[in-house]
Amino acid sequence: MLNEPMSSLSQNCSDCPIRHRAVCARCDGDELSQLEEMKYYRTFEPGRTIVWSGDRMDFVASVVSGIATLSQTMEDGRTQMVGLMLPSDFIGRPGRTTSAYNVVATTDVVMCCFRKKPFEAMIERTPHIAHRLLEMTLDELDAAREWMLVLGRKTAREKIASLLSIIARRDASLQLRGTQGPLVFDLPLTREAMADYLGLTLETVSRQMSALKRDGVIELQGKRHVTVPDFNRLMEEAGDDADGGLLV
Amino acid sequence: MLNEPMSSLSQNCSDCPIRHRAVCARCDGDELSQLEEMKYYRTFEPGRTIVWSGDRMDFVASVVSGIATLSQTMEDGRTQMVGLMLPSDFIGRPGRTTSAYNVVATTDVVMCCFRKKPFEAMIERTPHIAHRLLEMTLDELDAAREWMLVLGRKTAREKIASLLSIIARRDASLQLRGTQGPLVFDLPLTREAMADYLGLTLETVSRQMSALKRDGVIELQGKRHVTVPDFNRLMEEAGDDADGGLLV
DNA sequence: TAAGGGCTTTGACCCAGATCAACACGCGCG
DNA sequence: CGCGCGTGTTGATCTGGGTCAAAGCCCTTA
Repeated sequence: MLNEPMSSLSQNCSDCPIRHRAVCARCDGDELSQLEEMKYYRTFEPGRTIVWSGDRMDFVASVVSGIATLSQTMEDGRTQMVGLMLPSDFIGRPGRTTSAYNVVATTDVVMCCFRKKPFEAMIERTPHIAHRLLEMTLDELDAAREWMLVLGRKTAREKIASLLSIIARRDASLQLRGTQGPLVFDLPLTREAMADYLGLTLETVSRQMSALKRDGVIELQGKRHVTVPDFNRLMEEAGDDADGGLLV
Repeated sequence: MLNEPMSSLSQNCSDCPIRHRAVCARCDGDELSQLEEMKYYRTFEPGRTIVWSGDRMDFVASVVSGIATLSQTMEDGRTQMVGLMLPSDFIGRPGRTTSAYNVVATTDVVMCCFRKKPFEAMIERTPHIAHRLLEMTLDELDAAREWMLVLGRKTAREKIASLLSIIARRDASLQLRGTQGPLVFDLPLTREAMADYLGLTLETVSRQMSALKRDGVIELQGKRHVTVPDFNRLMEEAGDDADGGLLV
């Protein structure tokens, strides 16, 4: 089942759905065909670990579809999620041979992997790839720092609202809609994964989800399907002012 | 007092104490003299704000000496420190015109500022600067993610021990010593600044410092001067295994 | 020498969120 | 159909760290 070739994956880079946002955003036809030669696709099922922390990584990769998480674990099992990797996000660090994090698929995930050596060589001779990578890394750094505020200073309710607004905003942008009107999306994370992201226990996550539902901030159909009737209300609950975080 | 020219600052780049670790690490003589033309020095006293979040920034900069902090604040005043900027660290983001953070000097700070426009142009034509910047940004991203674990999952005692071990390790590396023998250093942060970094209150910081002292993990001469008799013990208290974090 | 102002410590009490425990809801499977 | 299991909810209780309050310790200034 794993690594099964898929017809939709045998496409070339120029048809790639994430091409304009990924590390290859500014590559021309010649550069894309160089990339074709070092790339291969891999697919993962929900729950499957893509890389273990400390493992040797002989590739770097872009998420094509689905969601993966980065997490760190202490010896006693406490774990903290440190990144949510969405389509077009880049995984792996040029110049480092082992992974510093566990990378886990939370949904079905398709990754476009590049063999590391040739990819690093290509970075050297193609400045705009290094530029794009810098740009993406700076965005991730900003996201990580914003998350530090969430982890260090927000209440449980604010943390939940922050996570929901991140996911809602992403879905809204994929649907090319504005922030007016109700947003509807499926949570790609279990309560436990949400807890690991937010530095909470899964019980607290569950309680706060119920509280937000009771207070009309969100509606739930089943466990995972969420409706946000008023996005600005959700942002207020998150402790951000209503337009915060949109300066991306 | 501010921006007073200092004799030690009129030196050229090749004498710069942070040159081999900074963004210009791989610049040759010609490139350095290009940088000379777009640079100027600024100095700040402890407590002075270097840039306010949201301010226009027409420069990027390297910390030459001293320590600055990056922090974010919520409307109600809760603040979270998101970065500790040490000598050679880079401040500012190419391609963005306003600062996303408050930057504050916690000690006397000397910064080497580069006018933004020419610096960005130089990045474009000098690939290895973009490379170095990418390398440094990736290091900061790793540090931010490690800090997410501290904020999300560690106890107050572990948080304090984590912060002390970071500062101790940095000082040890500046002193070019190993991890054996007692480490001695001065805390560059007030209890309040430590609290803002750790997502705690200053009272809790104070209590845990006292507890670590009572338990012999650290010794205190005055409020700020710290002796760590056994670095591995401190690392254990931080919840890291004894060699963790040294894979930099 | 005293007075004042940062910074820090310590104590008493409280509460948000953790912990422990029971149960509910689907859903695949024998 | 009933069983088991993964996932999620809810309740009862506990506790680490927050909050509020009072002093202590320097250091500067007069």
